[in-house]
This record gives sequence, C-alpha cells and structure tokens, in this order.
Amino acid sequence: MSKIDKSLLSGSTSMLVLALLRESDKYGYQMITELALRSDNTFELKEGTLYPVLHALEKDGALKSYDKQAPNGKTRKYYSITKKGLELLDEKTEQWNTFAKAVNSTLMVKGTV
Amino acid sequence: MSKIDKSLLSGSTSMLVLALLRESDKYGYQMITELALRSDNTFELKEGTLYPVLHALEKDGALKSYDKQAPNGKTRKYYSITKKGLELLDEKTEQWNTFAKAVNSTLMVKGTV
DNA sequence: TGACATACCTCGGACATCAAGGTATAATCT
DNA sequence: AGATTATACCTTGATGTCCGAGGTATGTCA
Repeated sequence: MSKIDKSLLSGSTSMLVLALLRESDKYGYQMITELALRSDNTFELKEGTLYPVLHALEKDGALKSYDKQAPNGKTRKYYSITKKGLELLDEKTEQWNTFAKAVNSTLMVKGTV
Repeated sequence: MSKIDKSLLSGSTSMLVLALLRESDKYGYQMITELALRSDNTFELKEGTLYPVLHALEKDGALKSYDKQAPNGKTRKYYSITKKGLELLDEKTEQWNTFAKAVNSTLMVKGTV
C-alpha cells in the first residue's frame, strides 16, 4: 500500500538485508519479494539497489554466497550471514533504535504524548 | 553520545525541521543546537545540510522567513511554518510511522518479540 | 590583538537509490 | 510456433542527500 519516501530507506537497506539473512539463507530475488510481503509493500526494494548492497556486504565479509540449483532449473545465488555480519546487524539495530527514539521524541515536541 | 550512521537521517531532515517549527518560530543556528540537545546529540545536523533544506522548504512554500534583530546585535533569520508546511509535516509523519513499523517488524523476524 | 562563539551562506565530493537497460532460462498463454 | 510473463542475475547513469571545508561578518572576552 502506502508508498513511502525512498530516501527514508537510505542507510537501512543493509540492515534489513542482514535481518532477513539472520533467519535463513536467501537469494536476491527472494529477498525483494519477501521484504515487500512482510512490510505490506512499504519496502519495494529494487534490484539496482539490492545487488550492489549484497556485493558490498560480501566484500566486507558480512555475507558469504554459494550457488544452488533450484527445482525449476535456475541457478540461485544464496547468501548466508557470517559472524561478522551478525555483529554488524547488532550494531545497526542499536543505531536504528537510537535514531527512531530520537525522531519520535522530536516529532512530539508539542508535548501531546 | 551515540553517533549514528548519517545515512539513516536521509529524508527525515526536513521532517525534523518542520516539527521544530511547528512549536515556534526559530532561526537556523538555533535549530541545530536544539536538535542536538533534544536528541541527546543523536542528531548533529550540519550547517551545510540545514541551510539548503531551509531554502528549499521556503521555496516550496512550506516555510516563511523574516529577519529579526537579536539582543546581541546580530540579525537572525527566523522561519515560521505555513499551512502548507503543516500539511507536509503530517504527510511525512505518517510516512515515518509506516516506515518505522515496517522496519521493526522486519528486524524481529526471529520472533523473539 | 587574537581567539572564540554566534549567525549566515555556498561549493564540491561522497554516497545511496533507482530507472533503465542487459542476459538467460522456464512456464504459460494465444 | 511465437509472444509474453516470471524467474534470476547483473551494471550503468542520473538524481538527490549529506557534509566537510571554505567564506563573510559581528560581538565578547582575555
């Protein structure tokens, strides 16, 4: 439903990807559809955004990839999160919580609570 | 304290500015110090970011500005939020809530509560 | 006098997002 | 059989945001 300003997404994309992979290994295309599904289409992550992010995370050692044949014959590139990736996720989650709290308290300047 | 990834801020800057101005008219320099204070230094809005944002919001009709002499002799440029700005703030706030909810639900994929 | 705080501003680089394009295979529709 | 759609990967170029670094100017304080 609700389309949100894409710029809000900025910086949180890699966090969301890491969060998805903490659950289980996934391949790129799957992450896009899953994110859209779970967020009720709030996130419509684009391929042009995701793939570079995945490559960067892998280069940083936060992810590892392996190819796997799908039942339909297509080759899928699965990603799994590493120990380093889990640590990065923790960091980013903490930052997110701090950020969200600060935004909310700023938005409520009217003291309306 | 906690420095957060500046990219998280992306897109929310104008929302925060509008929120501050909903409370009362303020001048640029003041917004920077107030935001830092209120957010416990989570937001360290830079001048190079703020001033262009203010100019853009004014150009869009969301803000109006007027000069006012400060007791210390310096001329301050105060901004006040317009009806259009209030509507914009409502929009952005709603988007923010949607976004934050979606992020949180994605982060909790483990079902850990 | 020099240093610092206040108060405004702009420019250029760095980075993230995404539209648009590309490649290739398989399934489905006409 | 041919066309379209879905799956699945990728890159490039344009755009937009943020900020470091610089500039201007006034007032205060040592």
